[in-house]
Parts: sequence; C-alpha cells; structure tokens
Amino acid sequence: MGRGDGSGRLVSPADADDTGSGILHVDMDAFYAAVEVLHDPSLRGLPLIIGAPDGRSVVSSASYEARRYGVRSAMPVAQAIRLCPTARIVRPDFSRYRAVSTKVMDIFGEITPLVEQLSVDEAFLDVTGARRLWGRPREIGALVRRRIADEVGITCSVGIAATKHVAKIASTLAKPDGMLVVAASDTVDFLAPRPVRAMWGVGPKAAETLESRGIRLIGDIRSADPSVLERAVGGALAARLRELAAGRDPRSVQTQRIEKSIGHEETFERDVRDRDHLHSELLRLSDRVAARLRAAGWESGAVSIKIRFADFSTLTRSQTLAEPTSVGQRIGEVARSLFDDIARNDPVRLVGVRAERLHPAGGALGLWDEDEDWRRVEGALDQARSKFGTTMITRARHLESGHGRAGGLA
DNA sequence: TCTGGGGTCCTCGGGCAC
DNA sequence: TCTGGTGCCCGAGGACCC
Repeated sequence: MGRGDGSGRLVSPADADDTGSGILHVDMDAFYAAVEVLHDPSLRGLPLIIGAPDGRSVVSSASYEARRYGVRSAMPVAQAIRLCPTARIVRPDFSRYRAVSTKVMDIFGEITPLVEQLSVDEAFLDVTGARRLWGRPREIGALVRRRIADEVGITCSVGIAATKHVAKIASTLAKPDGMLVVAASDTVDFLAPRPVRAMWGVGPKAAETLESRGIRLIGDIRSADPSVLERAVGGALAARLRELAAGRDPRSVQTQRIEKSIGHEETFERDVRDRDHLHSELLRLSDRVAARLRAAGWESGAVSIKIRFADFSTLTRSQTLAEPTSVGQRIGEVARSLFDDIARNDPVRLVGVRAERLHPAGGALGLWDEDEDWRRVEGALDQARSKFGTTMITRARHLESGHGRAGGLA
C-alpha cells in the first residue's frame, strides 16, 4: 500500500514504449479508505483516517485528503488527529477489505493466470503470455485500471516494467490513479536518479547508513566501491542492491505462496506487570494461533514469543518442539515456559505468540521423513548393488560417510 | 509524538558434529 | 585420543514490507 500523499503522479502516454516489459505491479490507491467510501458514500471527499480511535493504535490507511495534512500510515492515531482535527476516524474492518480484495484479484485472474498477490491491495501480474488475448502490456494495464474502476468502484495505480522491482517503483510514482510504463531498455536510466530509499528492501535504517557514505541515489550504488557497500549493509543486501541498481531482478511472478509462520500479538491498553495476567494472555494468543493452524491443516515445529516492555525494548524467545503440534494448550505451555525463563519483571506493553516451521499435519517433515529418505537411499543402494556389485557400492558409502554433516560431497 | 499487527528475511554468535 | 577447522543448525535480534 502506498504511503505518499499522491502529489507525484505520473501517467505514461498511450503510445509509451513497453518493449520487453511484461510485469505489471497493481496497487490500490488508499485502499482501506477507498473501501470505506464504497461502504458509506457520504465519506467521499472527506479527510479519512482508518484506525482505532482509542488506546495506542496507529493509522492503517488515510485518504489523500487526510494525507495533505501530513497524516501517514503507521503514525499514532492521536498524532494524526492533531494534524488533521477535522478528519473522520473509521475503525478498520478487515473482512470488508478482504471481500473487495477478492473481487480485485478475480479480475486479475481473468486477465492472466500468473498473479502474485503481495498483500490485500497489491499484486504482480506477468502478462507476457496474455498479449494475444488482451494486447500490449500498456493496453493490459489500461484494461486493469478500467475494470477495477467500473466493476469494483475504486482506483488503482499500475507500474509496467521488465522486472518486479522496477514495476513496483513505477506504480508508486504513478500514484494515485496513474500508470507508468518503463521500457526494458530504459531501466537503468529510470532507476539512476531515484533515491536509494525507493528501492524495495531499503528502509529508513539502510537508507541512513547508505546516505552517510554518500550513496544517495540508486545510480550511486552502481558506482560505489563494493567493499564500502558491503560494510554498510552487509554482504547479502549489498549484492542484491547492486543487482537491482543495474536493472537485474531475476525474481519471477510466483503464483504459489507457502506460509512459514502464523502468529498473533497484542498491545495492552495499559502496561501489565501481573504475571498471571500475562500468562493468561499468552494462553489466549496460543489458542488463536492453534485454531488457525488447525484450520489450515498445519502443525508447528517451533514456538516463539515476543515480549515488548514499557520502554519499547523487545525480547524474543523460541523453542523447537520435540513433537509438532497444533494444540493450543501445548503451544501455550511452551509460550509460558519461555516467558518464565525471562528474568525481567518490568511492565509489559505487548505480548505475542508465533508458530514457526510449519508443515502439513500428519508428519510430512521430521524424523518420519528422515526415515523415509533413508529407506529410499537403502532401496536405491540395493538396486545398485544388484546392478554393479557390492565393492563399488561399499566404496561409495565409505566416501559418503567421510564427509561431515556440513562437508558436501567427498 | 510515541510508536499496531501480520508477516519475511538477514545477520550474528554459540553449540555441535564431523 | 585430542585438537583445530569447517560449516550447519538454532536462537535472538533487528530491518523491512504492507
């Protein structure tokens, strides 16, 4: 979901060069606020803040009218109200957003089967194979915008490029209600003058670190000394940023997404010091996590907890389970025991429980799987012995056992 | 001003196995 | 039998995304 105020909108002309650009990034404009306007048309044109009006909540989304006052997502609601006292505050209704999101994703699915949903309000579409049916990428982008406006009643912004990274940047620049096409041959020139913060994966911390070393623009990343870049942001991110800055992004549009963890966390209205209260909250969150695990047919191989104290310092603790589980009581026991091991009695503002290392219920991973693998290996060896004789196979086993757990092939 | 909730991924250090 | 090197796994913390 975009977080700007929509003042930098760009729209490519109808004959923009889209040669080699088959990836669309489609992002709904101020999605939660737009859905609330659909639900209650009297809100149209008003500054809207989506967020709980009480307690310690933050802004989930804001209409462009509210953004003009400096209201931004993730800002405390209390601060947003101070900036824009006339704004209407609307409590978020995620079931409503999911319902509208389904309609939008259905439209995408009718245009191409290669849809990667990133969140409730944005997706990548690979349209390289859809041209014969729907025309050039820029025509497909226009079609997407038209259909969402006509059939759903909200606006979106579209970025069209050769890679996901560039398409994503393009859609942000096109906001709101715009479309920006970047020809594959223009990729590097398009990226070079943009701030490093525009890159996917560069947040406030990384941007600050890079800027302190004189690396302010994406073009600076290309010319920067690799060792300087590595020291600044670490080897993995440095390598990735260099590739992205050069316009290379091999990631394809992924239609399948496998969840790796399921968790819940909650911030208390007031900080809590009472251990019994915290224990019962951990159990309650564990039950919710377990219910979602069972609904999805998953079991969890590890449990982690998150404790945020009143001073905002945050601890996480995790534990691998001897037996995978989707039972709330079991997850709750582990969560409680992890919590009890923390020797700190300060007031707590947030507790969270997360189930990790998910796999299908019934033991698709773990010891059973290792045994199955081993049986397969033995079976293959038996076959090989009968084919090649024992000596050669024994030699192969010897070599196999000679390399360590981490040693690779001998 | 005072920082939500749902996630993913990366880094680093310690333990451990070979 | 002991030891150092190597590299994986795990746990913790943090940055980042929407």
